[in-house]
Amino acid sequence: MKDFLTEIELAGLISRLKRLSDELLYSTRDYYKTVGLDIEPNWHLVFLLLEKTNALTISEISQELRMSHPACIKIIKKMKKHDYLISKTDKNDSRKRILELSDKAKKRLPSFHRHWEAGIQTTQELLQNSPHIFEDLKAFEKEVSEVSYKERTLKNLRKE
Amino acid sequence: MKDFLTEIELAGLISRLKRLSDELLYSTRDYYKTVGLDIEPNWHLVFLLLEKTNALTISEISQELRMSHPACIKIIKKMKKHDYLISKTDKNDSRKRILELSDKAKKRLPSFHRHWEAGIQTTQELLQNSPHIFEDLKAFEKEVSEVSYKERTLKNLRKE
DNA sequence: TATATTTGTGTAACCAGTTACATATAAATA
DNA sequence: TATTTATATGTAACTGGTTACACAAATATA
Repeated sequence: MKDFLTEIELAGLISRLKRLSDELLYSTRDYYKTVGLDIEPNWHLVFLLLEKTNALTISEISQELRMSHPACIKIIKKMKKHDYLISKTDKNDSRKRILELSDKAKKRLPSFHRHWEAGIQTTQELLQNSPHIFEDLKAFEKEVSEVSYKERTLKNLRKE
Repeated sequence: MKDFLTEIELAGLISRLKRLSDELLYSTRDYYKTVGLDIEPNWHLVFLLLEKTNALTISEISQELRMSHPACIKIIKKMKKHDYLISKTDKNDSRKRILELSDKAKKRLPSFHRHWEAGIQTTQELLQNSPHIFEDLKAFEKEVSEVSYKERTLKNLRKE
């Protein structure tokens, strides 16, 4: 099957990464809708994080997930609106909002986990013929974190 | 360096893919801004496609890039606003908009190509320790295209 | 103690994609 | 030929991320 992004090789790789990750995101959302879960894909990690650590501030979540704090605020706002999170103000530092799982969240998490387990199996299936993806992705992430795409490209431009 | 998404292994892989592709996207935008190019990352593929084929309709672009047509319409609208594209209505089929590169685009493309070449070198650098990424990504894409994430996960849920 | 700096949260405006719906034209069919 | 179906484009409303800016509270420093 012809695919322009694959044809152009190196020039298309980053776009293919985006296309694939988008497709997986929308398919996950579709899945939740079909099985009747009123949660969104990007809530998953916040649930897992709070299950592990009980209480976190917005900044802490932002750091753990390596995501900007406005992105976290948006996610958390929705999760609160759906009564999955409770937020208190820290007694010692009134700037901080301490976030915890609500009773509703705790009650529903076992069900969510069954769906997430099925999703993990799916990921495993999808990667059956991609045996090096974990190492290769890790090396890729490492390179990007050491010197950004922008900095590298500025340097490469000057070399020409 | 600790990373929650890496720690949770299979459960975090898809999110890592998104995080990486987002980071590359924003860094590319930052690059364009820094070097003073008034183009956006997702215009790249449309430029390449039209350089190759001269004239295409919106549906054709949508099919070539495997992207929804509303997404293409948005990109093309902006490119037209910046005078990089000209659109005519097809004489034999008044529904179709035929898109071509403008003179401004043709004049600037050599410059754009120097930046894109530098970007390709960057991609190569970033992948220096990810020797299997092309095959593994291709296999991943193939699996997803054959049976979607959603379908697979529904099946896996029933199995449990 | 008064001032300057850092930190935590929040908002606004933007880019980037999707699905769902609408509409006009072309093509197929009764 | 009249009607149905398919195709091409367009819009609206949504999710999901970013950077840039604002402001209050905490901390460091003069």
